[in-house]
Amino acid sequence: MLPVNEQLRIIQRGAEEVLPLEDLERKLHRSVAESRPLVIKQGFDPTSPDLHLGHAVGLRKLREFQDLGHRVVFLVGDFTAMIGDPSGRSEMRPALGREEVEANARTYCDQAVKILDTGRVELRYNSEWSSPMVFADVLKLTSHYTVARMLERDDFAKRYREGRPISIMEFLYPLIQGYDSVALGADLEVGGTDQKFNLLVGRHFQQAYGQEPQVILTLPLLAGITGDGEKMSKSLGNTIGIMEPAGEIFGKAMSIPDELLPTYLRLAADLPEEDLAADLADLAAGAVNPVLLKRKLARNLVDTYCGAGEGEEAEAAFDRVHVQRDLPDEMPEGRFARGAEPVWLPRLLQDAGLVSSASEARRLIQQGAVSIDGERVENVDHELLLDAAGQWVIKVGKRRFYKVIVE
RNA sequence: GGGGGGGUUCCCGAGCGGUCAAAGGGAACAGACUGUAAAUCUGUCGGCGACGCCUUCGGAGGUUCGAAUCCUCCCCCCCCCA
Repeated sequence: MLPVNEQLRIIQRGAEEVLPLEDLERKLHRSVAESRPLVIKQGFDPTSPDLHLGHAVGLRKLREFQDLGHRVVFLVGDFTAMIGDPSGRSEMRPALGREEVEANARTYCDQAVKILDTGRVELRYNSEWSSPMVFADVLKLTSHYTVARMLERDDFAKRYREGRPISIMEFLYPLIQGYDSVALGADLEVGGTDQKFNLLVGRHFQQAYGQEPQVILTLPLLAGITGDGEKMSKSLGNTIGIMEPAGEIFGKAMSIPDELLPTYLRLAADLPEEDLAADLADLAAGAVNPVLLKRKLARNLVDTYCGAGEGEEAEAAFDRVHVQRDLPDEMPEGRFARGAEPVWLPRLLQDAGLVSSASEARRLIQQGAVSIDGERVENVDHELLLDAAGQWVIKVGKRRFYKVIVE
C-alpha cells in the first residue's frame, strides 16, 4: 500500500470535497498500519439501460481506490431506483417497474467492467437488505431523521416553496441510501456534488446505528453535452453513453460547446496529469485552437471506451463525412427488385426510418435537405424509378444516409 | 372537512365561443456560415400522395350553426383554513 500522504493526494485529485478530511486521514493511517483496506462505496441507480460519461466520473474514482488496494463496492440501487432519487429535481420522477430495474441493473454491471477492475469489485444490490425490511424497521429508520432537516435540502425546500408536489416516499429515498452505508459498513462513499445531502445522511445513520461514520467524497458533476447547464442525465437526453459506437462518441464529443471543453478534459478524458494541465493552460490563454483539443478529447474517449486506436479511425470517419462532406463507410440500405413500381420518396424515407412521417419528409425536401447521389431533390413528391439496376445514396440533412440498391 | 387556483401541442407557457393546428420561449430538425455536429443568422416544427381533409387542448357526456374556450359528472395537481 502507498503511504498515507500519497494516497491522500490521489484520492483528493479531481474531487470537489472530502468531508471530513481528518476522518479520512485517520482511517488511512489505520488502514496502512493494519494493512486493512477501506470499504469504498458508490451507489448507482439503474434508472436507464446505459452508463454514460457522468457515471464514469465516479467509476474512475472507484478505480483509483481499487488501484490503491481498497475494497470497492459497486452498489446497484435496484431498490432505490424504484423510488427515484429526488436529488436536484424540481418535480417527482416516475417510479420504475421491477423488470425494468432488473434489466438495467444487468447492463450496468456489464458496462461497469469497462472501467473497474473486475477481479476486485464487490457487486451488491441494495434490495438485499431493503426488501426484507418490515414496516417497523422503516419506522425506526424514519425516527432518526427530522422533517426540518429534510426540508433543508435545496431541492425539497425549493419545491415546497414553489408549491410543487413532494411525495413522502421521496423523503424516504435519502434514508434508504443512508442505510445502505450502515448495511455495508462503508468507510467512504463517493457521489456527485448533488449527492452531498444523501451522503451526509449516511454518516448520520451510521452513528445512529453505532458505527464509525463514513467519509464523503463528492465529485463535480459532468455537464450534459448540450451545454445548457444541466448535468449529464439520460432523462435529459444529453449523454454520451460508454457503450455507444465510436462514431457516436466522437461526434457527440465534437458537438459539445467550447465552454464545456475544460470540464470534459478534466472529468471525462483519461489524460496524463501533465498533459491535462498543459492543455488547460493553453486553452485558457487562447494559445490553442479549441477544435484541436476537442478532437483530442473525442479521440481519447473513443480510445478509452471502444479500444485503443479506435479514436483515430473515428476521427478519420468524422472528417470524411463532416469536413470533406464525403460518404460514410457504412449506412443502412434497402434492396428493391428491378422493374418494381416507382417509389414515392417521402414514403421511402419514412419506411427507412430516416423521418417519422411523410409530411416531415416533404418539409425536409422543401428545405433542400434531401439529395440523391449528391443532387438536391427539388420535387416534394419525387418518385424513384426502379427500372434499372444500380445503387443510389440518399442523404437527409448532414447525417442521415440511406443506400437504395436495385437488383 | 371548508374555500380558492389549475390541468393546452416534446417541455415551459399564452389563449377563455368563430379570424386556433392554437401566441411567445426552449428543445429538436433544416439551410447559410464556420474551427466542429460550437457560436451566430434564417427557416421548419400534428397527420394525410395534401392549396383541401382528418385528429389534438386531463377523461366522458351536453349546449351551440360553431367549443381549447360555456354547462354537467369524473380523474389528477397546487394553495389557504381546519
